[in-house]
Amino acid sequence: MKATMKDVAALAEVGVGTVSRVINGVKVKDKTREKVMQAIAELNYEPDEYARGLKTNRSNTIALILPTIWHPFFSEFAYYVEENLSKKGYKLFLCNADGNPEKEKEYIQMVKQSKVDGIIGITYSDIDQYVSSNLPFVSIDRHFSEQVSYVTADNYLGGQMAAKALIDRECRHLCYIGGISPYPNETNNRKAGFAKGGEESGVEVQIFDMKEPIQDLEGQLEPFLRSHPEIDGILAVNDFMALDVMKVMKRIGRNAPYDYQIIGFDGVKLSSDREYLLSTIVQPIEEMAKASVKTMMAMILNQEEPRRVVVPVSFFEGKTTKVLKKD
Amino acid sequence: MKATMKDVAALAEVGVGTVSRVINGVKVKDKTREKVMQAIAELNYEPDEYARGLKTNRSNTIALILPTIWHPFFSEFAYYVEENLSKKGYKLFLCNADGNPEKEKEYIQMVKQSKVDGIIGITYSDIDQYVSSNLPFVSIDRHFSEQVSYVTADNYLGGQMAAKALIDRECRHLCYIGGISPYPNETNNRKAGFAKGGEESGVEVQIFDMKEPIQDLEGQLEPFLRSHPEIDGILAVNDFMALDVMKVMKRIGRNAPYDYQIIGFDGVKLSSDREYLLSTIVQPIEEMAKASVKTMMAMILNQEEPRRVVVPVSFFEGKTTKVLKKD
DNA sequence: CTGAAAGCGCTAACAC
DNA sequence: GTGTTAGCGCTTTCAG
Repeated sequence: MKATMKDVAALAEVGVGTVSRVINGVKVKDKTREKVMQAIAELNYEPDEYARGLKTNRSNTIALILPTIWHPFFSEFAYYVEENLSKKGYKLFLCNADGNPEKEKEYIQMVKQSKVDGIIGITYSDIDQYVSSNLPFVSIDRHFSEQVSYVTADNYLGGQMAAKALIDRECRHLCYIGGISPYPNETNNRKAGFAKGGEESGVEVQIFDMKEPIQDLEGQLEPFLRSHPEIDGILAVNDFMALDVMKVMKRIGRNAPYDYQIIGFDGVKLSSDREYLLSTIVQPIEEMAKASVKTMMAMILNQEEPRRVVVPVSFFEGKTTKVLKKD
Repeated sequence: MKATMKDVAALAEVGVGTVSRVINGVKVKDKTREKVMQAIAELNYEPDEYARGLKTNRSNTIALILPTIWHPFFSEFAYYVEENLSKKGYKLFLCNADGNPEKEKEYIQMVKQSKVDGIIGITYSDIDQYVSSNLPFVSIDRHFSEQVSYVTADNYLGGQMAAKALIDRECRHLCYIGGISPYPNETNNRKAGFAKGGEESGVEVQIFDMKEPIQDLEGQLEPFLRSHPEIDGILAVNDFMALDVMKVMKRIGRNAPYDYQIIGFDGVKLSSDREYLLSTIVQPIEEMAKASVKTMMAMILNQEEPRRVVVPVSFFEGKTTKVLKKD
C-alpha cells in the first residue's frame, strides 16, 4: 500500500542505506541520487517520521504550554511561535493548561513520551522540576532554575515608563491596580517598577491588589475607586483590567483622560476594538516569540547553555492619557 | 539511561509481552500486574510513543489546520478542540495556514508523514484531493466530496433570522455587507438566507460585496453608505465587518440603533469589548468544536462513514438593534 | 561511495 | 495467562 524505503531501494536498484542518505542530504554520487529521487517520485514515497524518530530520538516537534489559547495575548504569541517553528521544519503541539498546575504536569508527562525536542511554556506552577534537565525548556515570563532559559519583556522598566508617562501628564496621585497570584510572576515587576517610578519623582503611589482568582471584580473595584477620588493616574496590570477599571470609573462618573488617566499593559492588538484606544505598555509579542524559538533552536541544535532574554517594551499613546504638550 | 520495557520486564521478572499487556490494559493476573506496576514505578518507566506508533500506525494525534490562530473565532475554536481531544488522550498539532492554499497543502503533507490519525480543517482551498481517502478529515464550514465529514453552523438560517429580526424591528431597507472570496464558502449562505428572509416579507435587500482580499475597506464603504441613506437594516458578514461599518456610519453621522440597525455574525466573545454590545448571529463555537471531535472519533474508532453536522445559530440581542416591543 | 545488517522500543501472533 | 519472537521503517555502523 504505502511505499517504504525498501520499495524505493528496490526500484532504484540501490541499498536502503543509500536511500536514507539521499533523504538526509548526505553526499552520494549525483547519478545515484537521481535514480533514487525518481523512484521516490514514482512511488510517492514519504518517509515515516515515527520510524525515524524511534531511531534518532528526535521528533522535530516542540510543545507549547499555555494557560489558554483563548486569549489574544497567547494566541498572538502562539501564532508567531508556530510560524517561526514551521519555518525551521518543526511542528507544534498545543497544550492549554488552563493555569492548572496539575494539567501542566500532565502535559509535560504526555509530551515527554511523545519525544518532543523541547518545551516552550507560559506556566504558573513550578514545573521545572518535572522536566528532565536534558529536555530544552524555554519559559516565558517566569524565571526558574539555571537549567531553563527564559524570555520576558522588561516589565520593571515598563512599570517605570508608565509612572513617568503619567507624571509627565501631570498626574499626582498614582495607583496600580492588579491581582496577587498564588504563584510569583512577572506582573510583580510591573508593580515594582511603577512604584519605583513614582518614588523617583516623589509622587505617591497606591497599590490595589486583589487576590486571584478574582471574585466579583467590579464589586471590589467600585468601593475602592469611590473612596479614592484623588487618584488621577492608573496603571492596570493588563489591558483587560484597564478596560474593567474604566467601566467602573464611568459608572462613578469619571472618564479618561479628562477626569483621570489610565495605562494598560500588554498591548494586544485588540482588533475587535478599533474604536477604542487604550494607552498601554506594549510587549513586543512577535519578538518574544521569535526569541523563544531562537533560544530553543540554540539549545537543541548547538547544545547551548540556557539563556536569559529580556526584550524591551514601549509606551503606546492611546486616548486614555492626555496629549503631552510640547514645550 | 531511560528505562525501556525490557528493563521493566527484567525487574518484574516477566516477559515484555506481559508488560505491554499491562500498559495496554489487557487482562493479566492481578498479582502479575502488581509486580509490573511496581517495576514501572520504580524505574520511572514511560512508554515510547514513537515505538508504539511505528508498530500500530497510530499516533493519537490530530492536526488542526486553521487560517490563523490569531483571531478570536479560531482561537476559541482551537481551545475547545484541544480541550475535547485532550480528554480522549489525543494531542493536537497546530497549523496556521494563513489562508494560503500552498501552505495548506504543505501542512497536509507534513502531518501525513507524522502519522496523524486525522485532520480537522478550516481551509480555503480544495484540499480534499490531497488527503488520502483513508485519513479521516473533518472540514469546518466547507463541503467537499462525500469522503469528508463537515461541521457547520446553519448559516442560511442565520441569514434568515437576521432579516427577520431587522424586519420585526421595522427596517424596510435591508443591506448585506460582505466580501467575495475567490473560494466558495459558507458566508454565501448567510447572504442567501438574508436575501430569502427579506424576500419572504417582501422587503428589499441590497447586497454590497467587496472583492477579497479587501483593499481600502473604509474607502469602499463610505461612498456606498453615503449614497444609500435609505438603508436602515444591515447584516454584516461577520462581527468585525459590523464594527467597521459602524465606524464609517458614525463618520457619516449615523448611529445604531437610532439611525439604522445592524447585526453581525459569529458572536465571538469579545472580551476586550465589554462596553460594546453588538447584536449578532451567534455561532455556537464550543458545540462546533465538540461536534468536530466527536465526528473525528467516530471516524477513527468506529470506522464510521463521514457525517454532516449542522449546528443551530441564535440571535443575540445587543445594543445595535432596537428593543422589540412586546405586544 | 555504497550495500548489508544490526537494532531503536514496542505490539501482536504464536506457542506453551 | 504468559513468555518468546518476528518485525514496524528507518538510521547508522561496518565492510568492501
